[in-house]
Amino acid sequence: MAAFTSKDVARIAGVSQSTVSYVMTGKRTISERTRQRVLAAMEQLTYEPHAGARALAGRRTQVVGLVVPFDSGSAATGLLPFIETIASSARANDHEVLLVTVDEGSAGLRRLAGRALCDAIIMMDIRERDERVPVAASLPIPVVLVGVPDDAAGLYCVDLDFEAAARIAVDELVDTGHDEAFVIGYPAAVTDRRINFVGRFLRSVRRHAQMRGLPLTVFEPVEVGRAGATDVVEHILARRGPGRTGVLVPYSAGMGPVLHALRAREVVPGRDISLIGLSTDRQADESEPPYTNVSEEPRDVSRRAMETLFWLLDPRPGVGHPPVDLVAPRLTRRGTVMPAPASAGRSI
Amino acid sequence: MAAFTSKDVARIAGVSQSTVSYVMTGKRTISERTRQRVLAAMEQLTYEPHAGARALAGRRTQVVGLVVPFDSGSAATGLLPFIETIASSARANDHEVLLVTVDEGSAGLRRLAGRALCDAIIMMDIRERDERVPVAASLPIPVVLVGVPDDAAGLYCVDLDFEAAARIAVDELVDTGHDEAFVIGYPAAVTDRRINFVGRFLRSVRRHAQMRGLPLTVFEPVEVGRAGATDVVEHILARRGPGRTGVLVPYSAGMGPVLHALRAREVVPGRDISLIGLSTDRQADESEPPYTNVSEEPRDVSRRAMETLFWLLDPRPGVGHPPVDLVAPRLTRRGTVMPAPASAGRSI
DNA sequence: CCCAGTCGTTGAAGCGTTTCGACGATACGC
DNA sequence: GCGTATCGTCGAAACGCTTCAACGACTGGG
Repeated sequence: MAAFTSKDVARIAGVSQSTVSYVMTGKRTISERTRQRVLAAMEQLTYEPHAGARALAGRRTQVVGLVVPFDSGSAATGLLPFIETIASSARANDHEVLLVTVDEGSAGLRRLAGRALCDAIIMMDIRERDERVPVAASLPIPVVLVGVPDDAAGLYCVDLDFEAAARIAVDELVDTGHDEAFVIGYPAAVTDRRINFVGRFLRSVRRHAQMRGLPLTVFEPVEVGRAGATDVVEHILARRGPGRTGVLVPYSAGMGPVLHALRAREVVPGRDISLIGLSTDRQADESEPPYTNVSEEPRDVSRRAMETLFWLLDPRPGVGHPPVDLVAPRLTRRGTVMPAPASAGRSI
Repeated sequence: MAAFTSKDVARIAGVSQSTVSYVMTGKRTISERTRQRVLAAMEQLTYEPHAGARALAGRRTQVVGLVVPFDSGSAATGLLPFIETIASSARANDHEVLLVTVDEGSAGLRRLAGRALCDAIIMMDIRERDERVPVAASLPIPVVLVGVPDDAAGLYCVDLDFEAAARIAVDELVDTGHDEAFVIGYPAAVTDRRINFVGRFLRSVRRHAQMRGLPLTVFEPVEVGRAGATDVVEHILARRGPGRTGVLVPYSAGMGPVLHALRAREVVPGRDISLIGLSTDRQADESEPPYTNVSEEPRDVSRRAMETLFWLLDPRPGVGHPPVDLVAPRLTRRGTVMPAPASAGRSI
């Protein structure tokens, strides 16, 4: 257990240290015979190369930096699938994951790059105008954004296609013959920070509702939790017209309180009112009752982000990557949207 | 941005490289005048020391390895507070956090230590008999366990005091005059893996209920989710006696479905039946309705684990640490336990 | 049969820190 | 005024790896 070096391996295998190195990296051809001898020696000593020495000599750390938001109670719930997918993708590519929190801001980025702690960075929780983005763009290592800022400064971005999500939700309501829709806006904690997707979703939902002739009201900001949800639900019930009303809840944390407020007033989703959430399928499915949702796809988004990242680290000629890579959401019906009245078919 | 070295700093400050190093580490006295010159030079170049070189020469990586469970859908929800607290504690002590997933098993541990990727390890998701524990104990770097295995092999452990949690819950039921209690056991996914705290909680709850003369039934394993919760709630309602019945739900994911199943049967917690959960205060508070809980304390547990870890890295003579450090849970009443009948005072 | 080209391997020079031993200078006790 | 500490600084030797230039041993073309 006394920490062997590649020199020890070399001695045991009866080769030079450089040969050991070439066996490990595969950067030069080595005869099969020698290779096996070296591998056997490594096995015998349970040799592990010293990461620091490697980083120093080879200018590769085999580490990816991951910048995650913690403070924001809002997005926090959905964070784990991202982290998990990124971690496993990193391991699959023989890389480690170094965790940095968003609240370190640009300083964290500079540290990661300056100290040569990692070869590339995945950054989450992007704001519309994010001071970190220009800093990230100026770093000597690749940075991939999970989110789309107003100005990406040439960086690659991956995210859910929130504009498509908005369209899909509006289409579903229009196609099932709804007369008006309400959107439960994001909590102040989120809108204040101008998280990038908020604007994308809300703008798109407004534009598309107008295009399809669906009267739309957006409540914003709305505090999650009992009181806020109750307030907004009461408002909606009071102000809605006599026709068919749809409600969009564009973040998972909001759905529970809304469902509860409706239940307390004996308004049944799917019968008296329609409800579409924006959340992972799992959350929609495990809710009581399950709700019709447009899917967030944290795993797909992270997977693609990592693909882009590894491609940047080792660009292969054939494949190219789009600078902004958007993952398409899907609608899954779980019965909280009132079906189209028998008389009217699908519109248009 | 062209990556400066300590040699550059030395040149600009007009001192030797070793002096720069001593300024950074403080391992030797340096005159204030020189110190300032060096700091100014570092500032001017926005110098950052190369982590790999540092690790190589100094045998300190300034990184802590964090082994977290992801696969287990069960514990996963409560994971973020742990990670968050550990990350911020690491930063406060000028360390980075390297993420490794539990499913890498012992291999992950060996890699962390063998490659000198970190100076110490925090390991979560400990099983009663955990193959990783002896491996961890044999590593040349300190390992702190979050959880208490049957045999800790001399390693330091930090965790919630689940035995106390069980006692507190039982006491509350007995003191409010309950005649019997049911425990919703853990899902098979958890019990199968023999997560360390399951046994500790269940054994303690049985022992203490017996000691205080409270008839107790444990359902186990119980699948979380609608069907499982509905089944078990029906069983309880069918089998309970005519007296006052209490139900213990020892993990947060189970509470939602149980509450729903009760609501569907118009059984009101705190009036018709009593309910105590084991969860963070936040979860108990944000539930609908909020429920009386015995608190899990992920932040306290992580904080203490990190204190122990840094103490192991840099033992100071005065302070000592207990090998098994248990955080005391607290009971918070939120109205889901029926109050003691007016006639009977607190028992005993 | 000779020369150019490959293939497999080596020795040595870094990579950017830390740290050890040494050394001049200043302070102190007597 | 002399030896002895203490203080502040320096030069050089690690630390364990990668990589470059070089070299002998083959191979094949002419």
